[in-house]
Amino acid sequence: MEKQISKAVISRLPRYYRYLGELIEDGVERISSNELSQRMHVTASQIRQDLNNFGGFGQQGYGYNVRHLYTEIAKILGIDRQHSVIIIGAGNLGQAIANYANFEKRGFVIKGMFDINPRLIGLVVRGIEIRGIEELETFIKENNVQIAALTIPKTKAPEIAERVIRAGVKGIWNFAHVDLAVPDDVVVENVHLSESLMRLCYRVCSLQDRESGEEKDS
Amino acid sequence: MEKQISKAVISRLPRYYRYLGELIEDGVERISSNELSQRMHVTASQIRQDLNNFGGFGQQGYGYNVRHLYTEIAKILGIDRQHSVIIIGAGNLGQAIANYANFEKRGFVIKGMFDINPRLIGLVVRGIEIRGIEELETFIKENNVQIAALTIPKTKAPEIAERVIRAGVKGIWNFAHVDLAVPDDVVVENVHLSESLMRLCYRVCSLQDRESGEEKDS
DNA sequence: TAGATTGTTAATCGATTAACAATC
DNA sequence: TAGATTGTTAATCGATTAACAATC
Repeated sequence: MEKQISKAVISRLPRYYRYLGELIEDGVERISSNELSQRMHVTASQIRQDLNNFGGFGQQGYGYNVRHLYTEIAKILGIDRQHSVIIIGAGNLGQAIANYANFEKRGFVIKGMFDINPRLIGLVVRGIEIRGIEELETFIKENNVQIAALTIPKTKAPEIAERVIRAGVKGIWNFAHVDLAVPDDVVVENVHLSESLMRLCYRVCSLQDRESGEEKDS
Repeated sequence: MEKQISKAVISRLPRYYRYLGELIEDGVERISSNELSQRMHVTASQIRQDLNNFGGFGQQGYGYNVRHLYTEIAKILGIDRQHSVIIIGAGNLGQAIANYANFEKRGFVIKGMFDINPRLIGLVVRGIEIRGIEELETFIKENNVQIAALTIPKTKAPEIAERVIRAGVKGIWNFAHVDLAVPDDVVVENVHLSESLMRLCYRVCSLQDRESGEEKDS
């Protein structure tokens, strides 16, 4: 009966991981929550609270060993293991993901790409062949694929999601602008770019409104 | 002295907007917070609270007029106006964004693309010419560019961010895996894909751990 | 008018921050 | 040992949910 870790904590872990990776590159061996908090612009309290959800990685009077904390967070996130990934939709976005080398470093192995466009099928991107969508189920089973990135139009996404789930995929990285309904033993992580751009737009606009408002006031 | 709208509320608005757009397509004229809450899997209370941050868009006993609410949210988000956007980095990710037609529908006009790769310069993507990075400042000023998408490596991002900000850009859509430091009158919206994938990984892994744990228990 | 549903206040819940005893 | 810094409890803050009077 482990206590449930809050979503807010999880979403901060990759950022800690990134900063720790940079510290390792800089040759830093140990760091206190206070020093890290200043670099990351968060409170030291939050860092300690977050990390203590998973156990005591630090040492009183010393701080945290950077390299140790780095590997521990990797374990927590599950990126110490290998994960088989496929990309469905071999357009620009799919190819952008395929080309992103760092994913492999984090244990994500892109096993295959799929598309319905006959002109793309057979092409090889970064050593990965683009296959026809009809091979999907067989490929997932044969390669024990756990994660599928969906870089396809929203009209196609629900049907494809159902197919990959039935074939055994447990995680869907969804770039389509639609909310997918999935069973309890499957997770969806959405990347809704248009929503992200709208949020940016709101903040840009409210900033400008505020400034022009202040001018009027003075 | 307007009350500050919380970030959580803002981040939900684009999703409301998406659902309302779909309701319009389906020809739905009015909707109650209760009905919408069921479709969106949120509480009706939250919908009403969120919307009331911006004013009373509904009517007791009736609900909300879908089309009216849709246009009101567009106004709040600022997507009723036009915004000039440039994309810096014309690789797959930059091209994926340039090719995404829906952005234009929301008032985002992609004015230009930039890259340092001489083989890309001069190419035309979706009617947009790829220019050399040396034209950046002049182009931003001449076209009154407000938003810049950074689809470039993290090593280049801070320097480019500084340049676009100095030239007058007010919003940065940052796809580089680095945190940008910007002045108070500039906003950054981060899209850190690798962090998103790690979050997915965590959830896939913890799901599997839980299941194998349960097996042991029984 | 009666029924429906909002707008809004109050209650609850969860997340963040502060504080400090424990301990390296 | 003294100083530093964690791990953890308590206090605060903010966000979500529940409830209901107002009103269409």
